[in-house]
Amino acid sequence: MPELPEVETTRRGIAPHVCGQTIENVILRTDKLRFPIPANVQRDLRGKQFTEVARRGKYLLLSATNGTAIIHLGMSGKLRIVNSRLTPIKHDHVDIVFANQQCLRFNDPRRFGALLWTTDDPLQHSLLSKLGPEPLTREFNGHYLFTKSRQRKAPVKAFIMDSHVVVGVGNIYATEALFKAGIHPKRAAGRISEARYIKLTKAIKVILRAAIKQGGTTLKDFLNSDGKPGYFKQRLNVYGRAGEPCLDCGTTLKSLQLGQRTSVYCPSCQR
DNA sequence: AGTGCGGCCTGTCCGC
DNA sequence: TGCGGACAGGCCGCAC
Repeated sequence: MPELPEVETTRRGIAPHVCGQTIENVILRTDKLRFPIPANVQRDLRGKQFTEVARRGKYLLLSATNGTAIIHLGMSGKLRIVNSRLTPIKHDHVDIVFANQQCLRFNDPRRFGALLWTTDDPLQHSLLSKLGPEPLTREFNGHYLFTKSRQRKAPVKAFIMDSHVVVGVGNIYATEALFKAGIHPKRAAGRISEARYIKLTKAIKVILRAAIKQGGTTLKDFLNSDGKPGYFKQRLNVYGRAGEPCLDCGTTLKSLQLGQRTSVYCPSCQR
């Protein structure tokens, strides 16, 4: 489940291998991802080079001279650098083949991912233009969340998972950050003090940074073909631990449903 | 405008 | 052992 740290790890992993390589071909084995893959990606990318791999939220932006490929990994998407002659396995939907015979291979079993193509400024694309700030910038701070949340009745967990509020905070990190900040996931966003939002934004940053650092240790895996991600093994305090004791106080962790999301929390530490 | 939910998918796990 | 069903999850798009 790629969250922001995995997307950032992917970005760092693929960038050196795709930038400056001439694109020989684009192979689409299916176009049925979250959105249909536009057919003109093939024609437009052939013969071009990517100059940069950037990230906005969980979107990867692969810029060529004539446009930008926008990739989202969805739930189960993976990008790997493999030799283009390596036989594709199940759910290898797209290859971007380079002249040096390496290729960027997109595998996505659940097909919640996306590959789009725009010739305009990608940040103006309708999927990206209304996104909230990046969580690891100074712009994202307690004051921002406090101001933004006034009058909001939605649970704070839904609020911080809303990409129009802040990008890149998925279920795992929202769950962990709320635990670290001692805030109950169901508390109305508009009824949380600025002091607590300061604590929460700090928790989000600490957790995301730690996860990115962990991802960074296994970038070499991007050249392997065995599909083992290997990163992202940091200790989770609450996520997936419902029914087990809180590591801080020993109280049995509970879980509740918010929207379609499972939230695990400590009923004693989180208020 | 804010809120909440349906739907897209398939692999994994559980119970019968 | 085989099978059905529940579940997981990001996020768009719609309805209220």
